[in-house]
Amino acid sequence: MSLAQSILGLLSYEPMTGYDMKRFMDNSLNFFWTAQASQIYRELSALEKKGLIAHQLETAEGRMDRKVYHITEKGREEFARWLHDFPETLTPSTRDEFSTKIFFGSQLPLEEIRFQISRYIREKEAELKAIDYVDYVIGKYSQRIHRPEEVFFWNLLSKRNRILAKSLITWGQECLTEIDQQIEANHRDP
Amino acid sequence: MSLAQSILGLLSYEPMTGYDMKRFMDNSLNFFWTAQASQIYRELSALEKKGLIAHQLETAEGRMDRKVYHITEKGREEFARWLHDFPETLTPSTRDEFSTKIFFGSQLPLEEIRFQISRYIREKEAELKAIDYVDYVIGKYSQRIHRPEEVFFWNLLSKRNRILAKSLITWGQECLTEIDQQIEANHRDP
DNA sequence: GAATTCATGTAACTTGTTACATGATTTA
DNA sequence: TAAATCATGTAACAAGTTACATGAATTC
Repeated sequence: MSLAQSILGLLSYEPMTGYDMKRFMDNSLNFFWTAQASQIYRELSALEKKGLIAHQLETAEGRMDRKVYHITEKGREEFARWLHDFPETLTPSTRDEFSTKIFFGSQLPLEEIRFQISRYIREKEAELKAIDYVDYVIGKYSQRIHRPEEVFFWNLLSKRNRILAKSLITWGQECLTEIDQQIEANHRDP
Repeated sequence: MSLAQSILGLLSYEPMTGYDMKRFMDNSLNFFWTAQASQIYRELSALEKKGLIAHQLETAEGRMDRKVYHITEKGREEFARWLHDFPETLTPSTRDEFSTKIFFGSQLPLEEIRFQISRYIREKEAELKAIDYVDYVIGKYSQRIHRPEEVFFWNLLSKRNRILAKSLITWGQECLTEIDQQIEANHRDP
């Protein structure tokens, strides 16, 4: 129960459509919250039923109808309540298929693992570039349309994503070194 | 669909009960895969129905009956298939309530966020100690009962957890510094 | 003319969480 | 004697994924 809260949070900035939310999440919130479009629409219906949000139909010539959602007073209260209530354990539970496979790596050829870890490094490098781009967009445009307090926290999270990606690249490189040593050792002593 | 695979993986080491699996996951796999006991038992039934695992009832005087599960040939094949098939995107989707709350931090008092981030740092420090302990256990006992190839990969993941925890501590401390500057600035210029 | 973006959603299914229940043995 | 550990599960619910459907407008 937290996609609901993310939606309320986005609507606390400004009214938007489900589609807008999906895009917003995909290139910012995305780093720590993901949702399928279908899930968003379902949640929007649920939130509207509870009276936490409402929508206005926007019809324009030569365009599809858009349901522009906005947050209600009740919604703001609910969001504030949730926001103030931090969980006891701040580390979320993880489900990481990649790491699980590495965990059972002894049942795979070392070369295969080497290959997957180098893929992992490349993925993290791409992530760094994506973070650069988000920062660029925030710095260039959002400063004008968003309040500096918001930008302050977005930057903190941006730093977090950056440090995590960098650390994982370093880790991956260390893994490659160790794996290469292992492969060499296997060659000498089969 | 991956708790099923983690269970098969654990059973590829040795036969065990659902209870054993829960404990094993809680202090190793736990860092990248979590499961409730109830979920494990449900999955065990499902896997048995599919013929991927089977169990033997172990009755002992003065103890409860244990269902000792073991993997079948079919189960081994299924596990190997899954293990070789890495996902295209290696980064799992995240659901991080803490980060989401920081994202909307502009709607909270800075002092509250400061407090939560220091809690976060303490949590990560505790995590580091937990990793130390796992390493100690692996180094002291598991070398004898587990094959060195397995220990090799467990150590790689241990390094990963360690570097992540350390990075997040560093990040948290940087946040505190910036927040303190912000608080001070607000004092000067209210 | 084909692919992509905008925009909405339903249905079926799979996973994950929470609460509850039971009962023996072992340790503090 | 109370709490913790061992050991198993069921039921109800909440959340997430996948596949499918529709259709207009825009860009290549």
